[in-house]
Amino acid sequence: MKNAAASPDAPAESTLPEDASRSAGSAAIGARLRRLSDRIDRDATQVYTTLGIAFEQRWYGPLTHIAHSGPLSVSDIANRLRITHVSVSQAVAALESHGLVESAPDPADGRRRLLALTGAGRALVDRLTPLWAACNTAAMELDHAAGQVVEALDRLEDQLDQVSLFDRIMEKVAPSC
Amino acid sequence: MKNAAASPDAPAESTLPEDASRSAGSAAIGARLRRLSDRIDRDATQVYTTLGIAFEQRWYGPLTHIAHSGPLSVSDIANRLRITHVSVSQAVAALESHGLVESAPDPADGRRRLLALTGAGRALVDRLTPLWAACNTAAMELDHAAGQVVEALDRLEDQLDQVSLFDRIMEKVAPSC
DNA sequence: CATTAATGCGTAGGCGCCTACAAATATTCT
DNA sequence: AGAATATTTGTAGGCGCCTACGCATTAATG
Repeated sequence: MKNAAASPDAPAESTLPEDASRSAGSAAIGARLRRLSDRIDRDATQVYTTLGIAFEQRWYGPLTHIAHSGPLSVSDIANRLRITHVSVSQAVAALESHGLVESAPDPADGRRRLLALTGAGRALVDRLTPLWAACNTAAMELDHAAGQVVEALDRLEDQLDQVSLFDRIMEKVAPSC
Repeated sequence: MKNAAASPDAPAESTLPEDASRSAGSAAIGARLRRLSDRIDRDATQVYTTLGIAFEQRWYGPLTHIAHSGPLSVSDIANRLRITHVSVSQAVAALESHGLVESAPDPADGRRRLLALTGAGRALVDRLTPLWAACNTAAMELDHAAGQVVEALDRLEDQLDQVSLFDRIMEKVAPSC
């Protein structure tokens, strides 16, 4: 799977200021986070395709929230997941077109669309719940084996909430430019 | 910047099996890594736009490698960065169209294109080198403040190289399906 | 050598997320 | 009430990466 993972292919041709794929540079750290997230998303997707289940990774957040927290609007879900309403809107459109979710205008607020599971949606959630549990267990064991990566991500997020990377960089670059 | 970061908006309506934006679930961990990488990429991009420099984040890897390791082919760079040749090809096409890089067919192998900096490319690299240093310093200080996140990512990557997340999940799900 | 395989590269299109913008409905303020 | 403002949702298009595929060139076979 994937392009490399553990290819025995050491660069080491010249004295680069960094190891390219493994360094703490700001460009590199972003790229590493992205690679890792792609890798995880891809493996999760592969689980569904291997089991022959028509399910997309990005449906998980909206679908589980609708399943657990009754009718929700697009922006409700977006706030809970901390992603934009646009992403939710698109995921929900897919869920609706697959007959897993249906919507009705909120009687109390004509702008809102209240989303709820259909019978098929409920059935799919029930069917996938044990699989999701397996995924979560595997992920938590992986996290433990890797030494609490998630906690490290929490700390990183907290740090960035306090002072953004932009501010951190501009502080250092201000004198020279 | 961004959609949320630290919005005072606690879900907590029902007993969800997870905190949605902060959990170790496999779907969630992928999403969190992605959010974080987006956030970092975005801040880095904003640095360039704020300073009025025409530079895109994805150029960094190819450009610095070409700058430091003489003429390289597309796949050389891809191997070093551990991304696909397609990404490199696209980035390099942009670099060429901006006059920062030029290519010549490899005399020893007609399939390969050897990429080198133009004068403008060299000038840009020289101009951006102190900025990149600032970025790297900021990133390393951030990493330190957050308690060695990069080391945690290293460990995560190592664990995944040993046993993929796919295998970890399928192990757990095999009995029930 | 003449095939067959392998390699290097590029194009098309997808993924999950994003910003920018526009339309509809609610709310707030004279 | 009427106008200005805020909120909810959707569409268009971008970002950085990816897979699938086709084409050209080189290397490995019988």
